[in-house]
Amino acid sequence: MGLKKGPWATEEDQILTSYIEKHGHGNWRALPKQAGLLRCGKSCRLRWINYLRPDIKRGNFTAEEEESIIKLHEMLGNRWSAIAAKLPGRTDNEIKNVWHTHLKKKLPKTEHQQSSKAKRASKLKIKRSDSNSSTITQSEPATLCLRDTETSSACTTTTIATTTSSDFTSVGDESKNDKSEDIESVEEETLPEIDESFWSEAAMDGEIETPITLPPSKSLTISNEIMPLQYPFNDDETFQQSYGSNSNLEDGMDFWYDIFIKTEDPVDLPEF
DNA sequence: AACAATTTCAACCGCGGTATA
DNA sequence: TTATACCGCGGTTGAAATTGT
Repeated sequence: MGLKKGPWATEEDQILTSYIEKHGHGNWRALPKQAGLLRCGKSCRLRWINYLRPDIKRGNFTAEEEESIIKLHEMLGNRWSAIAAKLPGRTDNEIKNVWHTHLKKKLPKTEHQQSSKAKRASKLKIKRSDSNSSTITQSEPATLCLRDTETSSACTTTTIATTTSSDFTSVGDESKNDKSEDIESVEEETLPEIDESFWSEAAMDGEIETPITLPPSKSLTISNEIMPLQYPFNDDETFQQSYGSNSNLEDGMDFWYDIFIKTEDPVDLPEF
């Protein structure tokens, strides 16, 4: 109520800077009142972080910085704060703007689309065709269907023909180390080289399924503990199960996996 | 020179996660 | 255990600047 919005005046900048230099910014919400600013704490924080703090680097991005952003975006997706952490003096907001206004245009279309692979790969689904089993043994052929959970469009499909473990291991909320290995195996080893057709509209609409094969050394387990998360089931003809997991990988990278398994042969599901 | 269209980027908004009572 | 406050992040907005006609 009665708080100022919009661009900051030089006078406001001076008040904020001098207050933080003297007292720090322990509590952003209380800061504007104590400093005598008619701004909300959120606005003060943003102004300080994105413009006023002394370690901000000014000026255009260098070619090296731009190259770093492109590479980091390829790895991390739109995780601007994580990208900014690798570029001293640059803010997430600034990097986000540079990406949308300059860098995105520089990339060839296919490269740009593939740069969102990290985002797509972070959301997978396993679909299974029957409704009676939670344990899929190595003898049972199953299909791993990777889907973009935001658009519900199929990305790719893999037939799980061989595995060395008796169960498939999925991504549960427990056992982060095991989970990380599985996630990495899916991302780095099971995703095939992607050609143009992968990103075609037909593929996105689920009309094209690209078979890929899991390495024999990798396994997938469906944990009973996360079964309750699978309700409610979808109403469509194919029985679907969704497995969610938030996993901390290296450097605090977070991934969500929603996985569907579609089996070719009926398998037993436990009671929920 | 005047106007329209486009681009840029600082700031806002809403959401989710975490801390604290 | 629950409610509330706060913080930080990513998406979006819109005014200002730039470019095109």
